[in-house]
Amino acid sequence: MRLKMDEDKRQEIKQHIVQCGIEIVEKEGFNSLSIRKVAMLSGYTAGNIYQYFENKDELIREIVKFGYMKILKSISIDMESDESIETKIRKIFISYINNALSMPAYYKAVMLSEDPKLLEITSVLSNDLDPKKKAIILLEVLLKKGIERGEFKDVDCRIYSKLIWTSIFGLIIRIIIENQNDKEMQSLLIKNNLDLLFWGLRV
Amino acid sequence: MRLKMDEDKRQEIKQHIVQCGIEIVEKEGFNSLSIRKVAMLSGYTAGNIYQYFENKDELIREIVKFGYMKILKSISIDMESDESIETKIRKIFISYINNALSMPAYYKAVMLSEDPKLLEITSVLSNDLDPKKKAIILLEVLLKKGIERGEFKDVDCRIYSKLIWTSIFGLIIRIIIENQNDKEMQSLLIKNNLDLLFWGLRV
Amino acid sequence: MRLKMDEDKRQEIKQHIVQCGIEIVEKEGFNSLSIRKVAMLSGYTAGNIYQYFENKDELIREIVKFGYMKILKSISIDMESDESIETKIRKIFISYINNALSMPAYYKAVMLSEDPKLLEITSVLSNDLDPKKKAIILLEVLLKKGIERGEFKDVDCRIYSKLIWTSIFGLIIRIIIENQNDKEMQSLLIKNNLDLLFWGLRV
Amino acid sequence: MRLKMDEDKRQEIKQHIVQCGIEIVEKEGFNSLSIRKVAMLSGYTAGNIYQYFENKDELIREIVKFGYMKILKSISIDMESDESIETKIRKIFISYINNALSMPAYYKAVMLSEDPKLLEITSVLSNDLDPKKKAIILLEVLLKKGIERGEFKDVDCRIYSKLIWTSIFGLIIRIIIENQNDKEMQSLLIKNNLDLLFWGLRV
DNA sequence: CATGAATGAGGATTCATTCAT
DNA sequence: GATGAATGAATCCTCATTCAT
Repeated sequence: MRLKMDEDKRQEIKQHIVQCGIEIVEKEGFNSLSIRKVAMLSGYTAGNIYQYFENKDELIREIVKFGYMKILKSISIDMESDESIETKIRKIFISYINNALSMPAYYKAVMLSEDPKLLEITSVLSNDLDPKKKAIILLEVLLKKGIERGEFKDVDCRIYSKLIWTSIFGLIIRIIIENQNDKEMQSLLIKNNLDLLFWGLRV
Repeated sequence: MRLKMDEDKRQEIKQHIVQCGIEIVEKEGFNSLSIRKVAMLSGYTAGNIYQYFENKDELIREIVKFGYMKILKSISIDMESDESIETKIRKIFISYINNALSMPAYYKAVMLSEDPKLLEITSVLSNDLDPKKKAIILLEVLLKKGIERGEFKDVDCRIYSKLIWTSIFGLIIRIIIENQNDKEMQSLLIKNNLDLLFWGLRV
Repeated sequence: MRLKMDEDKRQEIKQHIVQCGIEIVEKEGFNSLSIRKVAMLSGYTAGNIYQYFENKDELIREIVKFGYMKILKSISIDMESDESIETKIRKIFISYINNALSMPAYYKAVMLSEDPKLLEITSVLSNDLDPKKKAIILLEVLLKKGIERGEFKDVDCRIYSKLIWTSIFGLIIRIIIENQNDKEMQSLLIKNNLDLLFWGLRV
Repeated sequence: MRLKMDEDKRQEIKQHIVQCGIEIVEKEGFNSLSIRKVAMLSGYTAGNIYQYFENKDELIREIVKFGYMKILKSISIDMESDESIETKIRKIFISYINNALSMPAYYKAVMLSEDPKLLEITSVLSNDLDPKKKAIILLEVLLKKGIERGEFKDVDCRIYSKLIWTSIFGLIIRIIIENQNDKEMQSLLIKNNLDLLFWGLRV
């Protein structure tokens, strides 16, 4: 029982440290994240961080993983509602995009990381159906359902879902990098991008 | 003549240093590029690099600019040929994508850099028509011509050109990051992405 | 208690480092003081110095402050004794001068530094009565008292105290710079300088 | 004849370089003077400076010497005029002080240098009557004349001239270091300092 | 579990100086 | 005479990591 408590506490502290890492990434960018800074902000000592993370790489990985989960949380959809599939997908992406743009430096860091461990989760193009990649899988499923229902043309769902994804991804990243903060322009771009993607899909 | 020779020599050395910088970027990533490493690899002293570049920023800028120019070189098109506009655009993008994928770490570095000087060249979303951004401008012009010719629907060229661009950009970046080296898969994705973009555009 | 010990230890080390700094200043002059040298001499790593001092400026400031305090310690006077004010002032300056000349490189460094933080303490000419400048204030007060008592002429104390100070300061600095080590000559100069200052002051 | 020309040219260039050194000292302070900067400003190469000066030390020495001469140039007096000696001395010092304050960083550098070569010229306290120290000698002579004429009390001229000098020196240095730029205050201090010095001297 | 001292390597940059051309 | 490339050491400072306490 005692041990359990300690383990809980431990996890709590780890999460706190990770949160501080996120804060730094958002404020100063991913490159200037250092163990010392995370330690300082979290109220611990640099040395003590090593009690919780093996090294900087692991800390970074956890920070990034945690952020990804935060973004993905937005993707949940009421499959039972009687909206069209297109509407469902649009809703998913709009909330996904908003989430991403609410933590831009972070989203960039997560989605552009080449850390293999992270890629297991974030990759879109690979064909193995790792259930961790629930986002891309969900999209594929929705496309299939849309085709079955006669809402969409009969496209290759696996390919098409990837391309929808990469297209949206490209737009988000450029908005972040070019620091395009004009909200109206953002909305316009997003709306038109979704239109463009569904244009050729509708029967 | 003598002076000319010397200046040539100087440029040669600068290029050599830049090349070494490129090598490091390709091997270890952009972040771990340091003056010391470039110096070591190029066979010079760290201090001596400053004979050729004012500071690290300038060196980086030159490294990155060099890559960008290499990529852009691919974008030239025979406006007089009697191909359809769609074919012209497809050709441009296919050669652009191939070029980008032939120097992946580079393309990543260039297109994901937030250096303001670089963004002047690489930005896509901003609305000022800087002639340096010849790529995006060319695309817009082609779209307009396609509409005039009755080949495309009457879309907002400014928006549409940006979205075509970001979509392709998103695909390229994900291919690079996920290290998707299956050439067949690459071709399939690229072809389908272009199809998708033109699907809704055709009258 | 444990903590107290640690804090003591820390202070001890800081002082040790400062002492090494002093040694270097005395030997090689203030300008060639570097973190590396201080580290070397004190037996620590350059990086470790930053455990104790935020940066070079802070280290310098502490080195200099330490010396200044040493010099100022000499300035205390028995206001209640029934000596004349002139005698009191003479005694103060004689002990001040002796102190300064016992740590010449130091005195030079302190009194010639243009560091704003230091000037807050060492400045003589400014008119704000910062209590940190206890030396110049004390002199002013003594002059006033001398005038009240009818011992001195009715001069502008604020101006006169500054001039007495700068005059003595000038002598000390020149003795140090010209390395005038003839003790007899020193005494003669000091005595005559004080005479000169009081000559016109007496009623 | 040819050689003579070249030597003249050489001296001209040396002086030009020295002038540039002075400019830097005045602008950025003595500590940040570097061969490179002097070279840059003078339009030559760093390496080429060594054609004219053996090393940095020699360059510095010449820079400082030159400045001292500039300051001393101000000290010339019409011995034949029928002003009082006191007036003559006051005039000398006022022009000396003004000169010094017109090139403060420089005056500081010159008068605080401990370079033995320089001290041969700038020292005030030593008793050997080097004719190079024309300033202090002139003051001594004037004092003597004042005593002979019955204008001054019979003081020890050698000592008294030194003390007048160091007193003025102290005031100038503190005005420079404390950056006391209030011209009115400066005048007040200078006037009072001279008053103070002559107060006890008059019969 | 937590601290903070300590290390050693590495970061960019500047400098005096030398030397072949 | 003059150039500019080259060196090598020095500058301050930051960092990841280790370890005794």
